[in-house]
This record gives sequence, structure tokens and C-alpha cells, in this order.
Amino acid sequence: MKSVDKHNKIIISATKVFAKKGFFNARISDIAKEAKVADGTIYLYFNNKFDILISVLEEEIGKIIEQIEKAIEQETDPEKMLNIFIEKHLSAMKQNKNLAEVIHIELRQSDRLVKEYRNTSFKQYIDMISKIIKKGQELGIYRTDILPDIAKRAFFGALDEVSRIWTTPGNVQYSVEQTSEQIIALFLTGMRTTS
Amino acid sequence: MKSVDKHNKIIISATKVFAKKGFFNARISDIAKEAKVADGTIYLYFNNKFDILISVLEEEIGKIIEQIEKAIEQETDPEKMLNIFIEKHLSAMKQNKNLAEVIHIELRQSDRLVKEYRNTSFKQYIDMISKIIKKGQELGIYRTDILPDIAKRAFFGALDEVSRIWTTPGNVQYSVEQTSEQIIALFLTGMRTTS
Amino acid sequence: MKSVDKHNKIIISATKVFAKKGFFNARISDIAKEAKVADGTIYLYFNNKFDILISVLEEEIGKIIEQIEKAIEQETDPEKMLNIFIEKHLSAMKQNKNLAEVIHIELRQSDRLVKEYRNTSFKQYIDMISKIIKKGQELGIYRTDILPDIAKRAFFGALDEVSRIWTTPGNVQYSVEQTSEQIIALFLTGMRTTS
Amino acid sequence: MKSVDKHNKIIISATKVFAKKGFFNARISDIAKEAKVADGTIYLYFNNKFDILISVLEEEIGKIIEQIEKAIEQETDPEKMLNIFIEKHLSAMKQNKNLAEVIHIELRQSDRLVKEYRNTSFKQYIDMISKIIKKGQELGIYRTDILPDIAKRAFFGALDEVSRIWTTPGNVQYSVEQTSEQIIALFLTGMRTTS
DNA sequence: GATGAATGAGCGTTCATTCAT
DNA sequence: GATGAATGAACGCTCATTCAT
Repeated sequence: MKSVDKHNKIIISATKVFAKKGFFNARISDIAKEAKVADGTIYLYFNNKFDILISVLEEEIGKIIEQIEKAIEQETDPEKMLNIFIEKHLSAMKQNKNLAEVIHIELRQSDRLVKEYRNTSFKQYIDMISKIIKKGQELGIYRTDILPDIAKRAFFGALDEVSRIWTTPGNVQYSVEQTSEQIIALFLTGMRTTS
Repeated sequence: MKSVDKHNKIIISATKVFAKKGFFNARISDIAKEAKVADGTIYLYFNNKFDILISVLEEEIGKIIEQIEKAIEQETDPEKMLNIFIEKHLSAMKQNKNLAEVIHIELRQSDRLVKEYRNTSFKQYIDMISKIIKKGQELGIYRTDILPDIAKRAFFGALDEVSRIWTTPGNVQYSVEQTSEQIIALFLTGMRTTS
Repeated sequence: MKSVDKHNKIIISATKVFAKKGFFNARISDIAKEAKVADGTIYLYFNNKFDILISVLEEEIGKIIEQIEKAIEQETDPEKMLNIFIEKHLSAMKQNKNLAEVIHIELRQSDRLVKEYRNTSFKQYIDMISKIIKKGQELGIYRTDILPDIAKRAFFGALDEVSRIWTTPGNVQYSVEQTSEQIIALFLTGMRTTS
Repeated sequence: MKSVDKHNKIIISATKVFAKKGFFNARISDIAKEAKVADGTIYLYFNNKFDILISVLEEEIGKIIEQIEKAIEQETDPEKMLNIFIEKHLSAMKQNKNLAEVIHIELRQSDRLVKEYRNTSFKQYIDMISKIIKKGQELGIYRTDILPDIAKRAFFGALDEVSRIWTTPGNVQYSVEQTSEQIIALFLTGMRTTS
């Protein structure tokens, strides 16, 4: 019986190898070795190399989404929701540096790599942001001249690039709190009506 | 034909091909065909495939830097300098979509692709941002709790991700002005002391 | 289930799969699926993939040989014996098109596939022909300038190629009788002393 | 400039390797080594492994067809035409044993190997036979109860199988003349009206 | 006996790079 | 300088076979 364990082990190993070498320089045999399985075993769990990447993106981003959604669903204050979003995203990135690296680099080309794939979890992820902003606008907290569809991108782009500090070597290592505060200072202040 | 011309023709062609297929799926013969030269000719102007990518990044980003530097050097007001930076970056990205695509995707992995290369033009580019912010802080315009090294990344990340709207198909096509205003609204407001 | 049954089920399935895909493109898992057994089960009954092919050839050709031998053994007239041979061979081929396909194609390469194997049933099969011819020559019915060792091949080659009409699609579908008559007209007439 | 010489050298080498090992057991590297070119060079002249086989069949059978057509075109007597056909085919097979082996074995599966391919030279080849037979029937030389479409197959099958004597080891080695005479004795006699 | 997940050797094909012309 | 035919290392993927359950 194909085990869920092995599927997961391969996902984790692939994330590590993709993070280190990048998708194209990653060899199936690298992943197999890392996962301590035979090359052929990979193909019992995934259709091809692309499929592994997609699965990493979908499953691992999916987990973060789930976490954040759970953390947010109790909240009603958009301000606090965004605070949570920022904090959760940054801690996830700081904790799982392999996944962070993959998101930084491979997420960008995933659409091009697999024609049939329009990254869906990712879309869902950044749409969480625009939804919160819209809510804030309805509640009169956020300026209505902010376009949520642009702001969500600016917001995610900033978060993503900022979190690269932890994966690019030779940088001052700021804490999650410090970094969160910066993003909050910049964005949330910028969005408020009472600014 | 003068060899500078041919060098340039190859750079332009490579940018186009990298934009369309991505670095790894681009073949030297694709670039050669696009540039209307023989495969071997490429190697009279570049050491290897990586070297072409590095050259694209350095030379083309270099041009934008030069433009922005020239436009900014007259200015003394940090606020206006950032306005110019935003506007110039976004128009450059909207104008040269091939380069935009390459920056979005290939810039991220350039460090990993060529070990000896730490993208330098790019570093110079985003350091322009932190320098302006520092200046603003010195002039008392910007809040001193903003960390320029984080803010520069947030700023660039936002700009970059926002400009992807123009290269990912199926999006509402906002104008440069609209987009600029959004970034300004978010960031500049957020940074001001008098907020 | 008795193991003889399973052995047979695998032989039948293999014949079907070999016929459809050819030996090299046939996968063990195809045969297993067709036989509704697990892949590993095949190896309880056969040593390896080649062994399955050899078994198909030996056992299935063996059955035809047996049938023909039984039908002929009562006969004493070589002319009638050959008539029976022709008719039996052609009906067998028309009835079991899978086996026909395998004989047409895989029989030819069987020697090469398995070094230790010189197809023996087949040899026995076509030697039936030369024996009958020799008998006919002894009885003065057939011309003595006919070399039985060449004639047997010509005879079998003709029969085999003619029976491909039924397995190659898009051909006029002649009946066994029509086809038999043609072979008889050509060969038997050609061999007779009183021609 | 891609040379015709190299194309030919590869065809010859491939024929040799296919003859010795069979299509499926032949390695591209075997063919390359035999032709004294690099593996990759093969792909400058052929699309893929199948393409090599098809080319061997088409080009080499094509040559034989040409030879026979040229030898026959002067003739008007169907009897003599068939004599020539038999003699030319058998000498070609005896001379080029590699090609003979490929025809014996790989021709049979060529249709299955390449879906787009219905061997055309071969069709043309055996249709030469039925045309001659029809002519003979029109001239009243051959019996009209012979069906040319069946007879052509019987005729070719006999020729082909008979010529295997020269490629299967351990057989008495008959001469082309002896073998021709046997086929003539069997077939031509069998077809004549004045038999 | 039966299963099917796991193995890993093996190969067709690609493509960056070279170099004789 | 320019060409493009030739090279051959490299890798994704397949599938016959094994063996723990």
C-alpha cells in the first residue's frame, strides 16, 4: 500500500533539494537520495518532476493557508487580521526556510513550467489579503482610494521580499517581530483613513 | 557589422527568449535564431549561457539605474525622489515587458545559477531606496523607527509584484499612474512622521 | 484455484497482450492485469518475460500440432495430408487471431530473444511438411526434383503470409476455403509429377 | 553541411546492428559506435530510433525495387518477369544478409512500431507480383482461378521464408539457383493453364 | 500461494559547447 | 570574424524483477 508517510517524506525532501539547488538543477536522484528511497519509487507517488514541484507548492502553501485561516476566523477586526496574517506568514517563512526559498524562486515560474497549472493555492492565499482590505474599507477603517487588487500584490510582494532576508546569507538577522512591525508601520498606517 | 551591435542584438534576443521560455528552457539555438546569428557566434561575445543572463541583468538593469539616477540627481526632496523612483520603475517595467519578465523570475535565481555572481546592479538598485529613506529620516520627514534595510526590500518587493500585473495574462490592466498612486498612498504615507 | 488454471490464464492473457502490443511493448503488468493476477504472481509460474513468450509459442503451437497430427495420422495419401495441413493451419490462424499475430511477428525473433531456445515445436511443425513431401516422392506422386527442405519453408512461408490477411486490417476478407484452394492450386499442382 | 555520406553510413550501421540484435535490443549507442559517430550525431540525420528503422526499410527495400523494376521493364513475358523477380530477390537477400535479417523480422512489426507508417515500399514491392500475375492471366498463360491478391502473398511469403535459410545458422547452404528453381517449380508450374 | 510496493539498472534523447572550415 | 556540424555528458523515466507481508 502506498504510504502517506512516503509521500510526505518525498515532499519534504524535494522541498529541501529544490530550495538548495532550484528546480532545474535538482535531480530526481537527489530527491530520492534525500528521501532514502529508490529513484523509481518517486514515480509511484508523483507523475513527473513537475508534479513534485506543484505538490510542494500546493500542499505546503495549503498548510500555511489553513493555519492562517484558522487563526483569523475568530477575528473581526481587519487590522488585527492583517497583523495575524503578517506575523503568521513571516514566522512560517522563518521557520521553514526551505519552503521559503521555493516560494521565493520557484513559485514565480510555476505557471510557466506546467501549462495546465495556474497556481491556485497561491491565488487563494493572496486573495485573503484583498478580502480583508475590502472589509476594512466597508468598515470605514481603510481608505477607499486603495485598490484591493493592487494593494494585495504590494502587500504580498513586500512580505515576500522582506522574508528573503532570512534566506539570503550575509544579512543582519532581524526578528519576526521587528520585521512585522516594519510592514505594519508602512502598510497599515498607509491604509488607514485616520492617517 | 560592428561587434557592439551584435553584442546588443544578442542581449535583446536573449531577453526576449528568456522572457518567453525562461532561462532553463531557453536554448542557445533559440537565441541565435532570434538574433539571426549562428550558434557558435554567441560564444564570440559571451562565455556561456549563464554569462548571457548575467549580462542581460547587469546591462539592462544598469540602464534603468542610470535613467533613474539621472532623473533623481537634481532632486533634493526625498518624497519627490521616491515618487520618481516609483514612476520610472513602473514605466520601465510596463514598457519593456521582456525585461520585466526576466527580472520577475530569473533575477531571483541568478545568485544560485552563477556562484561567482552576487547581483550587483540589483544591489545598487535597491540601495538607492534605502539611501533616500535615510535622507528623509535625516531631514525629519520620515519616521526614524523605519528600518531602511527592511523598508527598501518591502518597497522593492511591492513594486516588483505590482508590476507583474502587466505580464501575467488575464488581469485588469491598470495604468502606471494608478499603480504609482497606490504605492505612494501605501508607502509614503506610512513612512511620514506627520502621518 | 488450481495452479494449472492460473498458468493457462496467464498464457492466454499473454498471447492477447503480445498480439496487441508486441513482445517488447508488452509489460508484465499488462499481462497481469489481463489475467487478473498480481504482477508477482506471474513469477510463480514463469521464470521471466521471455519464458512467457516461449511458453506461448511452445504450448499453443503444440496444441495445433497435436490437432493436425491427430487429423493426419489416419490418412495415407500425402495429397490429402497436405490438404488437411493447410486447412487446419489456416482455420487455426483465422480462429485464434491473437496467436496468429504472435506467430507472424514474435516467432521470427524468438531465436534471437532467448539464446538457449531454438524453437522446437516450430521445427517439428514444419518438418511435418517435409515428411509428407518425402512420402509423396517415395510414392511417385511428387516430383523428385523438389527439395523437401526448401519446399517445406516455401510452403510454410506461403501459408503464414497468406494468413496475415486476417490480421492486417483493411483487407478483403477471404474465407478459409478460398485461401486453402489457392495454396493447393499453387503448391500441390506444382509438386505433382503428373502435372 | 549534413553529408549524404554520413546519412548512409548510419543507415548501413543501423542495418547491421538491427540485423544482429533486433530493433529493440539495438542501442542507439551501438549504431553510433558502428558508424563511428557520436550518439548525438544520429539525431542530426534521424528524428528518433523508429525513424532509423523506417529509413532502413524504405531506402534499402527501395533500392531492391528499383533494381528489379529496371531488370523487368524490358520484359514482356510474365513468366520471365517472375523468374527475374525471384532471382533478384533471392540474390539480394543472399548478398545483403543484414538487410535480409531486418526484412525477415523487423518488417513484420514495423506497422505496429510506428503508427503513422504503413510500409509503403513493401506494399509496392509485393504489388509488383500481383501485377505480373494479372498480366499473365490476361495473356492466358496463368489460370484465372488464381486470386492475385492471395497469390502475391503466398509468393512473397515463400520467397522470404526460403531466403531465411541463409541467415539461420546450421542449415545446408543451397545456392540461389537451386532455390530459385524450387520456387519456380512450385509456383510457376502451379499457376500455368497448360499444367 | 498471492500480493504489489519497492527497487535500480538501463536507455533514448537533448543541448551547451567546440572547432574545422 | 562567422559558421553550424559534431560531440558526448547528463538525466528523466520505465519496467522486469524481487521480497516482505
